[in-house]
Amino acid sequence: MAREKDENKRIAVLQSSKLLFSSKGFMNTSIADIVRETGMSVGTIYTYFKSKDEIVRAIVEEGWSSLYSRIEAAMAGAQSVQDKLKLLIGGFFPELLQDLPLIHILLSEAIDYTRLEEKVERITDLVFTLLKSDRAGAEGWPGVSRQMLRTGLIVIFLGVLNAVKIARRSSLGIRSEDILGFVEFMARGSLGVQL
Amino acid sequence: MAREKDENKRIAVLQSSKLLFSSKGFMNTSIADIVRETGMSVGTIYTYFKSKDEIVRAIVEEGWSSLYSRIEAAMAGAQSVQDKLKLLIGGFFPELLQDLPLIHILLSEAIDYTRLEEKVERITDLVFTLLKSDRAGAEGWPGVSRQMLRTGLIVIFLGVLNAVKIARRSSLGIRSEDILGFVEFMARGSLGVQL
Amino acid sequence: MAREKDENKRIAVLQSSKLLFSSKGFMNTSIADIVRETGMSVGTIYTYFKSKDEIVRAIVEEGWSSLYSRIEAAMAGAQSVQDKLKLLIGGFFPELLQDLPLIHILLSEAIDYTRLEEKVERITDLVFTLLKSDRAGAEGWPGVSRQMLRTGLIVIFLGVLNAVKIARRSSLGIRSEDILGFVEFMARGSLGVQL
Amino acid sequence: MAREKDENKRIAVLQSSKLLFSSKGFMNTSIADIVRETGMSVGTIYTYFKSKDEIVRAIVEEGWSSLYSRIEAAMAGAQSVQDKLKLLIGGFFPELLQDLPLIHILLSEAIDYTRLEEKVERITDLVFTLLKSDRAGAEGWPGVSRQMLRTGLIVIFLGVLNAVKIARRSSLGIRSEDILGFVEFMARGSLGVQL
DNA sequence: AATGAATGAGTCTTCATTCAT
DNA sequence: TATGAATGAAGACTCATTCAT
Repeated sequence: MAREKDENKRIAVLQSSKLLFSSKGFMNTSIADIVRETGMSVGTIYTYFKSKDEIVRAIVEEGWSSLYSRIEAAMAGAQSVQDKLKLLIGGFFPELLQDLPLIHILLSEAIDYTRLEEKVERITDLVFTLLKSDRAGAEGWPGVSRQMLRTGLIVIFLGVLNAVKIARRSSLGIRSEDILGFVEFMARGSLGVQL
Repeated sequence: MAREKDENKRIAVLQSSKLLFSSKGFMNTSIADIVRETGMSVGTIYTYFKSKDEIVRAIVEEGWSSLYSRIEAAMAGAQSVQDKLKLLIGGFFPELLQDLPLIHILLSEAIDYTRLEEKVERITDLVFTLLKSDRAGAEGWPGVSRQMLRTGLIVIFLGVLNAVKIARRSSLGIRSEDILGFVEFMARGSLGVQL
Repeated sequence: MAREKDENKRIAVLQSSKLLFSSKGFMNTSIADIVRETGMSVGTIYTYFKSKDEIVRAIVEEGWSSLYSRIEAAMAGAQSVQDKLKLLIGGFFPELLQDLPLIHILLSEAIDYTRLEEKVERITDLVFTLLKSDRAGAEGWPGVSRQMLRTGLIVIFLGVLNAVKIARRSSLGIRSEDILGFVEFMARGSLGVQL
Repeated sequence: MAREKDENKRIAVLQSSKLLFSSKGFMNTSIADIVRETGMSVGTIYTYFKSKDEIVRAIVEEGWSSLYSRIEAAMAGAQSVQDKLKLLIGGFFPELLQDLPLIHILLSEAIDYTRLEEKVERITDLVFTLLKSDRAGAEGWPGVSRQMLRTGLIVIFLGVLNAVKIARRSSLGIRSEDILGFVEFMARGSLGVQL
């Protein structure tokens, strides 16, 4: 009856659903599955969420913004652009990569409720801005237009997510360290950014 | 004799389904949709395909292998490793990127019938092998293990596909040229490969 | 709390289905028929039964065991073997013969869900045992092996069921009294058992 | 094109269908099954039979009447009523029991096309008539009305068929010899007929 | 607020039959 | 006559959502 109790239920639904959606897929997860997993009744689930769609949306939106606001807070304390970039690569990314279920859902077919584009734009914009100010006043990178760089960041970001997603299925061992290592290698070699 | 099985019909089913699957998703496309789109009867669809799954599988497998065998043929005629790499980046990739519906399906939740991992492994293996022989006898790339390189190629490949997939939805203009341009920029800057 | 699962509905489904199955046959009865007959919705039927098979199984199993346990209870109170036999012939049989729909289903093609063999074996075993103890220590019946007697009981039992089943269709009037009368006549004449 | 060739095809369809119907049941056998089994085309099957129903009907009708006319011919040559009865029990019955597939179909759910009642009536009438003339002018059997006797014969006949049908499924060994042996035992003991 | 039975549109698939070749 | 592709009604079952209790 108290608000706290309610909030706990909401979170429980979110957690169970997240796991289910990420492992079986959104469409292959039924409300009945969530009921089974949470131990709640159908009705209860519908008092916390208007629909199944609503649940994915909440998982993604809340998962993402929690991650995002944490990194923003951390970056606010950073002095140099370099430090900020380091925080991103060393903080945000690894944390995101940790959250496999979120990644799965983000890339899933339920993309309509997921608005991946928005997230991609926001995060790559951030990196883009940082990179630009790192080279403020300077020449940028020869042969690379702004648009191309921006696009490149999107490629890398999505590539990382997708590689992590696929890692489990692939027989070739894809490891997070290698993924991040490669990103750093690229950043250094191509953009001259030391992370 | 009776009417012969009509290859054109098979292809029509494949084409309609491809468009439907790629725009609405595999699970959100019903056989009824395909019936409507092709103008055929349910029964006819089932004389050409054993099941709905079978249809995606055919779309992906045939789409991919046609692409792949074309590039193999082209590469067979190439002399140097450099040329082969160029063919890949300048031939296979752009062609693949053209086939948006295929990319959508490849990355979709119907991944079980799609075996994306296999395709990723095969194509990145190819690139990996080429890169290695480009540096045959030499030192490779300092600070980059083989595994990391391999993983990196996967990241790039998947990133490219996903960026293309998202392009339509994103308001920021993602263009194929930029994507490829960036890949080349990376290849040059980080791997020292001129494409 | 929500509405409770309503035993009456379960029974209503069972009753309607029993009639439908027995008159049109199991395979020729569709869930839609049951829906029409019960006035319930498809979904409701499926909240009470997992599948169509489940429905026949329940009809047969519950119908049979109710019959069987009633006769067992009655026979428990009987003193002599003679009395027990009389109860069987005069109690169980007539009651079973009353339940035409059950007989129809029991003999129907849905035999896989029906396990008629089991029922036949059980009931004929019972009779067999009674007959044996009726003649305990004595010579049995000359020229009739145990196996033959057992088989004979099966023949009679199945014959009775089938005759009842066919009665409705046959223009020659087959009446239950005659069927039972004949069985008694046989029992007396061939086995020397007075019923 | 010659008539002979056609008749062979007709028979082939009948034979294959008989086996299929008897083992899988009428409803569970598809025209496609028959096509597979006969090696003919759907169209061809439909030039010999107007419908699936038609096929069962032909199987039953032709199977039965061939059996029946053979026994009639044999009985025509018999002198005494006794001999005729012996021919029935020793000739017709065993032959019928041999034809398991026919029995299965006769008792199957496709009973609508099968007209089992007719066959039952005809054969039991025959036996009834013979029994009557065996006792012509005499007292018949005390305590057994004509109707009851007639009904009894039906019971026995159907019981025999059904027992044979069930034999395969039952774990208790039901053997044809025992079935026939029991019938003779009954005939002797209850009706005083020596077979 | 919590419950879970009720609902019925929608899913994929099968199959007897027809008919163009 | 033979063939088998074409047809589409019908089948069993699922599941997000509602609503009586």
